[in-house]
Amino acid sequence: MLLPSAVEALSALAQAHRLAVFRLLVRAGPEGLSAGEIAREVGVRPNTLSTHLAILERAGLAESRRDGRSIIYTAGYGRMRDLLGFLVDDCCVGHPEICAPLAATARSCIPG
Amino acid sequence: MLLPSAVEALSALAQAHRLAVFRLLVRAGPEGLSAGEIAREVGVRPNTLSTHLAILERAGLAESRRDGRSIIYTAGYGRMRDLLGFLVDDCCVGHPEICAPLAATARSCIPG
DNA sequence: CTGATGTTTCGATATTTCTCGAAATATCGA
DNA sequence: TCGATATTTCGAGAAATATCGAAACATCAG
Repeated sequence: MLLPSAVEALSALAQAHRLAVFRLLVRAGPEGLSAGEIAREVGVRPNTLSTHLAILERAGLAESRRDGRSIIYTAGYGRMRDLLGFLVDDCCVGHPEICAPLAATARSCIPG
Repeated sequence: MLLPSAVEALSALAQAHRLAVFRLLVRAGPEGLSAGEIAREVGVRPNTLSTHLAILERAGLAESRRDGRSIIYTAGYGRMRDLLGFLVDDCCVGHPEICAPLAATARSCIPG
Protein backbone atom coordinates (compact mmCIF):
# COMPACT_ATOMS: atom_id res chain seq x y z
CA MET A 1 0.00 0.00 0.00
CA LEU A 2 1.31 3.43 -0.98
CA LEU A 3 1.43 6.40 1.33
CA PRO A 4 -1.43 8.37 -0.29
CA SER A 5 -3.78 5.39 0.00
CA ALA A 6 -2.71 4.91 3.58
CA VAL A 7 -3.47 8.54 4.35
CA GLU A 8 -6.88 8.19 2.75
CA ALA A 9 -7.67 5.06 4.76
CA LEU A 10 -6.39 6.59 8.00
CA SER A 11 -8.41 9.75 7.35
CA ALA A 12 -11.50 7.66 6.82
CA LEU A 13 -11.04 6.05 10.23
CA ALA A 14 -9.93 9.23 11.99
CA GLN A 15 -13.42 10.38 12.87
CA ALA A 16 -15.43 9.09 15.81
CA HIS A 17 -18.61 8.32 13.90
CA ARG A 18 -16.83 6.65 11.02
CA LEU A 19 -14.62 4.58 13.30
CA ALA A 20 -17.75 3.48 15.15
CA VAL A 21 -19.38 2.57 11.83
CA PHE A 22 -16.39 0.59 10.71
CA ARG A 23 -16.20 -1.35 13.97
CA LEU A 24 -19.89 -2.10 13.66
CA LEU A 25 -19.41 -3.38 10.12
CA VAL A 26 -16.49 -5.58 11.11
CA ARG A 27 -18.56 -7.18 13.84
CA ALA A 28 -21.52 -7.54 11.51
CA GLY A 29 -19.46 -9.74 9.22
CA PRO A 30 -20.11 -10.52 5.55
CA GLU A 31 -23.88 -10.13 5.93
CA GLY A 32 -23.41 -6.46 6.65
CA LEU A 33 -25.94 -3.89 7.82
CA SER A 34 -28.29 -1.53 6.04
CA ALA A 35 -27.56 2.19 6.07
CA GLY A 36 -30.63 2.74 8.23
CA GLU A 37 -29.59 0.19 10.82
CA ILE A 38 -26.14 1.74 11.00
CA ALA A 39 -27.58 5.22 11.39
CA ARG A 40 -29.81 4.08 14.24
CA GLU A 41 -27.01 2.16 15.93
CA VAL A 42 -24.43 4.94 15.71
CA GLY A 43 -26.88 7.77 16.32
CA VAL A 44 -26.34 10.01 13.33
CA ARG A 45 -28.91 11.33 10.84
CA PRO A 46 -29.30 9.31 7.66
CA ASN A 47 -27.96 12.01 5.35
CA THR A 48 -24.91 12.63 7.50
CA LEU A 49 -24.26 8.92 7.73
CA SER A 50 -24.52 8.65 3.98
CA THR A 51 -21.63 11.09 3.67
CA HIS A 52 -19.57 9.07 6.12
CA LEU A 53 -20.32 5.82 4.34
CA ALA A 54 -19.29 7.36 1.04
CA ILE A 55 -15.96 8.36 2.58
CA LEU A 56 -15.38 4.87 3.96
CA GLU A 57 -16.32 3.36 0.63
CA ARG A 58 -14.06 5.69 -1.34
CA ALA A 59 -11.22 4.64 0.95
CA GLY A 60 -12.03 0.99 0.28
CA LEU A 61 -12.94 0.33 3.91
CA ALA A 62 -16.60 -0.34 3.13
CA GLU A 63 -18.47 -1.96 0.28
CA SER A 64 -22.12 -1.70 -0.63
CA ARG A 65 -24.81 -3.66 -2.41
CA ARG A 66 -28.46 -2.94 -2.90
CA ASP A 67 -31.09 -5.19 -1.38
CA GLY A 68 -34.55 -3.97 -2.23
CA ARG A 69 -35.02 -0.52 -0.80
CA SER A 70 -32.03 -0.91 1.48
CA ILE A 71 -28.36 -0.58 0.77
CA ILE A 72 -26.26 -3.05 2.68
CA TYR A 73 -22.78 -2.09 3.74
CA THR A 74 -19.99 -4.47 4.63
CA ALA A 75 -16.47 -3.87 5.89
CA GLY A 76 -13.68 -3.71 3.33
CA TYR A 77 -11.54 -6.40 4.90
CA GLY A 78 -8.99 -6.49 2.12
CA ARG A 79 -8.24 -2.81 2.42
CA MET A 80 -8.05 -3.03 6.18
CA ARG A 81 -5.56 -5.86 5.87
CA ASP A 82 -3.47 -3.71 3.54
CA LEU A 83 -3.58 -0.78 5.94
CA LEU A 84 -2.55 -2.89 8.92
CA GLY A 85 0.19 -4.44 6.83
CA PHE A 86 1.46 -0.99 5.89
CA LEU A 87 1.55 0.13 9.51
CA VAL A 88 3.02 -3.08 10.84
CA ASP A 89 5.70 -3.20 8.17
CA ASP A 90 6.83 0.20 9.31
CA CYS A 91 6.72 -0.43 12.97
CA CYS A 92 7.73 -4.01 13.35
CA VAL A 93 11.11 -3.54 11.75
CA GLY A 94 13.46 -3.89 14.66
CA HIS A 95 10.74 -3.43 17.26
CA PRO A 96 9.69 -6.82 18.60
CA GLU A 97 8.06 -5.16 21.58
CA ILE A 98 5.37 -3.91 19.21
CA CYS A 99 4.75 -7.01 17.18
CA ALA A 100 4.96 -9.59 19.91
CA PRO A 101 1.51 -8.72 21.29
CA LEU A 102 0.18 -8.48 17.76
CA ALA A 103 1.56 -11.87 16.89
CA ALA A 104 -0.24 -13.32 19.90
CA THR A 105 -3.53 -11.70 18.96
CA ALA A 106 -3.15 -12.68 15.34
CA ARG A 107 -2.31 -16.26 16.21
CA SER A 108 -5.28 -16.56 18.51
CA CYS A 109 -7.73 -15.87 15.73
CA ILE A 110 -6.25 -18.27 13.24
CA PRO A 111 -7.98 -21.62 13.41
CA GLY A 112 -5.77 -24.59 14.13
CA MET B 1 -7.26 1.80 24.08
CA LEU B 2 -10.52 3.71 24.03
CA LEU B 3 -12.20 5.05 20.94
CA PRO B 4 -11.41 8.75 21.52
CA SER B 5 -7.71 8.01 21.92
CA ALA B 6 -7.80 5.85 18.82
CA VAL B 7 -9.40 8.68 16.86
CA GLU B 8 -6.73 11.08 18.10
CA ALA B 9 -3.94 8.70 17.09
CA LEU B 10 -5.51 7.97 13.70
CA SER B 11 -6.01 11.70 13.09
CA ALA B 12 -2.37 12.31 13.90
CA LEU B 13 -1.33 9.80 11.23
CA ALA B 14 -3.98 10.84 8.72
CA GLN B 15 -1.88 13.54 7.12
CA ALA B 16 0.80 12.94 4.53
CA HIS B 17 3.54 14.99 6.20
CA ARG B 18 2.85 13.59 9.64
CA LEU B 19 2.71 10.01 8.40
CA ALA B 20 6.03 10.58 6.68
CA VAL B 21 7.47 12.00 9.88
CA PHE B 22 6.26 9.07 11.91
CA ARG B 23 7.70 6.55 9.47
CA LEU B 24 10.97 8.40 9.57
CA LEU B 25 11.00 8.32 13.37
CA VAL B 26 10.25 4.61 13.47
CA ARG B 27 13.15 3.89 11.18
CA ALA B 28 15.40 6.24 13.14
CA GLY B 29 14.94 4.08 16.22
CA PRO B 30 15.48 5.10 19.85
CA GLU B 31 18.19 7.61 18.94
CA GLY B 32 15.63 9.73 17.15
CA LEU B 33 16.10 12.77 14.95
CA SER B 34 16.23 16.49 15.60
CA ALA B 35 13.36 18.68 14.50
CA GLY B 36 15.62 20.32 11.94
CA GLU B 37 16.71 17.02 10.41
CA ILE B 38 13.11 15.92 10.16
CA ALA B 39 12.08 19.18 8.53
CA ARG B 40 14.85 18.85 5.94
CA GLU B 41 14.07 15.20 5.28
CA VAL B 42 10.34 15.65 4.91
CA GLY B 43 10.52 18.99 3.16
CA VAL B 44 8.37 21.22 5.33
CA ARG B 45 9.28 24.52 6.97
CA PRO B 46 10.43 24.35 10.57
CA ASN B 47 7.46 26.17 12.03
CA THR B 48 4.97 24.04 10.15
CA LEU B 49 6.79 20.89 11.17
CA SER B 50 6.72 22.05 14.77
CA THR B 51 2.93 22.08 14.62
CA HIS B 52 2.88 18.58 13.19
CA LEU B 53 5.30 17.28 15.79
CA ALA B 54 3.16 18.76 18.54
CA ILE B 55 0.15 16.93 17.16
CA LEU B 56 2.03 13.63 17.02
CA GLU B 57 3.30 14.19 20.53
CA ARG B 58 -0.11 15.05 21.92
CA ALA B 59 -1.39 11.82 20.41
CA GLY B 60 1.45 9.91 22.09
CA LEU B 61 2.97 8.86 18.78
CA ALA B 62 6.13 10.92 19.31
CA GLU B 63 8.26 11.82 22.29
CA SER B 64 10.81 14.59 22.66
CA ARG B 65 13.89 15.43 24.64
CA ARG B 66 16.21 18.40 24.47
CA ASP B 67 19.82 17.95 23.43
CA GLY B 68 21.60 21.26 23.44
CA ARG B 69 19.96 23.56 20.99
CA SER B 70 18.19 20.71 19.28
CA ILE B 71 15.09 18.87 20.26
CA ILE B 72 15.24 15.18 19.49
CA TYR B 73 12.06 13.34 18.57
CA THR B 74 11.51 9.62 18.82
CA ALA B 75 8.55 7.45 17.84
CA GLY B 76 6.01 6.62 20.51
CA TYR B 77 6.21 2.87 20.12
CA GLY B 78 3.97 2.09 23.05
CA ARG B 79 1.14 4.17 21.72
CA MET B 80 1.57 2.69 18.27
CA ARG B 81 1.37 -0.79 19.72
CA ASP B 82 -1.86 0.19 21.49
CA LEU B 83 -3.32 1.58 18.31
CA LEU B 84 -2.46 -1.50 16.28
CA GLY B 85 -3.86 -3.66 19.04
CA PHE B 86 -7.08 -1.69 18.99
CA LEU B 87 -7.44 -2.08 15.23
CA VAL B 88 -6.43 -5.72 15.16
CA ASP B 89 -8.71 -6.64 18.04
CA ASP B 90 -11.62 -5.28 16.06
CA CYS B 91 -10.72 -6.76 12.75
CA CYS B 92 -9.20 -10.07 13.59
CA VAL B 93 -12.27 -11.36 15.37
CA GLY B 94 -13.53 -14.01 13.03
CA HIS B 95 -11.44 -12.83 10.11
CA PRO B 96 -8.36 -15.01 9.80
CA GLU B 97 -7.79 -13.74 6.28
CA ILE B 98 -6.77 -10.43 7.80
CA CYS B 99 -4.59 -11.61 10.61
CA ALA B 100 -2.83 -14.46 8.87
CA PRO B 101 -0.53 -12.12 6.92
CA LEU B 102 -0.05 -10.00 10.01
CA ALA B 103 0.88 -13.01 12.06
CA ALA B 104 3.52 -13.89 9.50
CA THR B 105 4.97 -10.38 9.49
CA ALA B 106 4.87 -10.16 13.25
CA ARG B 107 6.51 -13.53 13.67
CA SER B 108 9.28 -12.64 11.27
CA CYS B 109 10.47 -9.75 13.41
CA ILE B 110 10.49 -11.58 16.69
CA PRO B 111 13.90 -12.98 17.44
CA GLY B 112 14.10 -16.70 17.98
C1' DC C 1 26.97 40.13 27.09
C1' DT C 2 26.45 39.42 22.07
C1' DG C 3 25.49 37.13 18.00
C1' DA C 4 24.28 32.84 15.76
C1' DT C 5 21.61 28.61 15.64
C1' DG C 6 17.54 25.66 16.45
C1' DT C 7 12.85 25.50 17.67
C1' DT C 8 8.43 27.09 18.98
C1' DT C 9 4.58 30.42 19.36
C1' DC C 10 1.59 33.89 17.42
C1' DG C 11 -1.69 35.84 14.17
C1' DA C 12 -3.68 35.46 9.86
C1' DT C 13 -5.51 33.20 5.71
C1' DA C 14 -7.04 29.53 2.62
C1' DT C 15 -8.84 25.14 2.61
C1' DT C 16 -11.14 21.22 4.26
C1' DT C 17 -14.40 18.84 7.19
C1' DC C 18 -18.72 17.98 9.69
C1' DT C 19 -23.32 18.61 10.03
C1' DC C 20 -27.81 19.99 8.80
C1' DG C 21 -32.58 20.65 6.38
C1' DA C 22 -34.65 20.28 2.07
C1' DA C 23 -35.11 18.11 -2.08
C1' DA C 24 -34.16 14.37 -5.34
C1' DT C 25 -33.74 9.37 -6.47
C1' DA C 26 -34.85 4.44 -6.12
C1' DT C 27 -37.68 0.64 -4.72
C1' DC C 28 -41.65 -1.58 -3.11
C1' DG C 29 -46.72 -2.72 -2.06
C1' DA C 30 -51.39 -1.89 -3.11
C1' DT D 1 -50.03 4.90 -10.90
C1' DC D 2 -49.84 6.39 -6.07
C1' DG D 3 -48.03 6.69 -1.55
C1' DA D 4 -44.71 5.04 1.69
C1' DT D 5 -40.00 3.73 2.84
C1' DA D 6 -34.86 3.92 2.29
C1' DT D 7 -31.06 6.39 0.86
C1' DT D 8 -28.47 9.87 -1.41
C1' DT D 9 -27.49 14.51 -3.25
C1' DC D 10 -27.57 19.48 -2.89
C1' DG D 11 -26.55 23.93 -0.79
C1' DA D 12 -25.13 26.27 3.14
C1' DG D 13 -23.09 27.43 7.60
C1' DA D 14 -19.93 26.53 11.53
C1' DA D 15 -15.86 24.52 13.04
C1' DA D 16 -11.41 22.43 12.45
C1' DT D 17 -6.99 22.04 9.84
C1' DA D 18 -2.74 23.25 7.20
C1' DT D 19 0.33 26.53 6.10
C1' DC D 20 2.79 30.74 6.28
C1' DG D 21 5.82 34.98 7.80
C1' DA D 22 7.20 37.33 11.73
C1' DA D 23 8.45 37.33 16.25
C1' DA D 24 9.72 35.13 20.58
C1' DC D 25 12.34 31.74 23.27
C1' DA D 26 16.28 28.67 24.46
C1' DT D 27 20.98 27.34 24.01
C1' DC D 28 25.64 27.70 22.91
C1' DA D 29 30.31 29.79 21.34
C1' DG D 30 33.24 33.56 21.69
